[in-house]
Amino acid sequence: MKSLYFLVDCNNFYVSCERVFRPALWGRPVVVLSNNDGNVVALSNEVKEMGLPFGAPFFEVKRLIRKNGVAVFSSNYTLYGDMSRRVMECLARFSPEMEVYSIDEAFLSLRGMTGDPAAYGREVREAVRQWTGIPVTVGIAPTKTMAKLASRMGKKDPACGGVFDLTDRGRAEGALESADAGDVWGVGRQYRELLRRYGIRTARELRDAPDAWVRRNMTITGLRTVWELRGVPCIPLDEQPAPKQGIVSSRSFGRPVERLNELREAVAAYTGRAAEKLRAQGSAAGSMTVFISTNRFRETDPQYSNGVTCRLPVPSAYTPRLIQVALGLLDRIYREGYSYKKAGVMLFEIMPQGDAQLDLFSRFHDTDRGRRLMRTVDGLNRAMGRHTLRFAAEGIEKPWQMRRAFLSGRFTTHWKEIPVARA
DNA sequence: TCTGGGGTCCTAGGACCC
DNA sequence: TCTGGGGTCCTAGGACCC
Repeated sequence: MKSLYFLVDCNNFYVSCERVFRPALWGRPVVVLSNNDGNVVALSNEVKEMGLPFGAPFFEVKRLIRKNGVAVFSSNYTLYGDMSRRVMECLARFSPEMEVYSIDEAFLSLRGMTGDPAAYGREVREAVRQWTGIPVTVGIAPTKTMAKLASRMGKKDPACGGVFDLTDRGRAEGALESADAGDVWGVGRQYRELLRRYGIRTARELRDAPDAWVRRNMTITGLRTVWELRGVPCIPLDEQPAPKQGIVSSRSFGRPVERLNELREAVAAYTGRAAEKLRAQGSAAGSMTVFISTNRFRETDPQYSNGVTCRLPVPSAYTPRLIQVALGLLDRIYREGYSYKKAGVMLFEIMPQGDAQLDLFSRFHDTDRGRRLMRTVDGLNRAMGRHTLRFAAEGIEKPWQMRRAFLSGRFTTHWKEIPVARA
């Protein structure tokens, strides 16, 4: 059966999520900021046209933004996560084989389909728009890498109506010719420069590069990419992503933190979040790292950053236990006299909860009671909203919490914040 | 004053095993 | 003076993705 992939990519996803609930902003310039209102991480087309770069620190471009009447939002992951779930549910109806690739992208496999792929692509696009309000671009090609390229080209070409089909040989050739090698999925900045030095500038030149050279300079991963550009599928659809091997929870603080007590609250809160992610995939962690750092951008301030790892006596997913260990680690690396800007917790040696090797002499096994307690806590938080139940160690006031000055509502996940329409 | 937060895979080299 | 032939595991570093 001939392979055929759709890559469905939401247009300016975070911006679109905000616009769904503020329809007056369609056609107007909009940006969304990263956590802590740090950088610009999503731009509407109008803003892209102004030449504002992705990732610019907000404080540097604030004036420009204000001058041009750009609407600004803090990132609202509660909203984006839920909107993403709705988009994916809609897409799942169009193919039995789907890979949710990121919060705003999914691959559909339509191998063996009969009929016009582009027409089907338009159906997909229309359904998502109607059911969720989110505009998407559909890239269509025989390999995932080519489908990514197709959707990228589709976004640059308003005339295509959001569906870009590269199944035709001639069109594919033209697309590869016009695309920069750096636009290819799997080619980042370093490889782009390397390719440039060897005179490879376009995606077509990359496709035609000799296998041996690619293998030597870009590893087996690069060779797969090149073959995919030739139309040979090498990157299979990953329908059920493996459980994570590492889980990280870290944040910058809304303001500098100096006191150990406040750091402890933050670390406890991040540990709680990491443990939630751990349990959500049914795992336990065998080791843990805690790290803290000062603000590296304030070069004149005294700098300190440190991290420490320990192995747990027995793998665990029990929040109180993990918090206890994390705070012990924090005490070991904390130094007085610094302004801390960031802290984080990482969990490793992750395994299915039932597989953990027990220790005959340890007092720290996760008991059945403990597991039931965590299930109850997670269940309540799922049903009633995150943070409904939390651990006292996380603190109450949380003065270290991130800045989110332009936060929109939790329109789809919180009863009190459901939008009201007046007719 | 203000600068994000997650992840994955691959390779080379060294330690160690029989 | 002579010094095999496999294999695994771990780590650090480098590349990439959103």
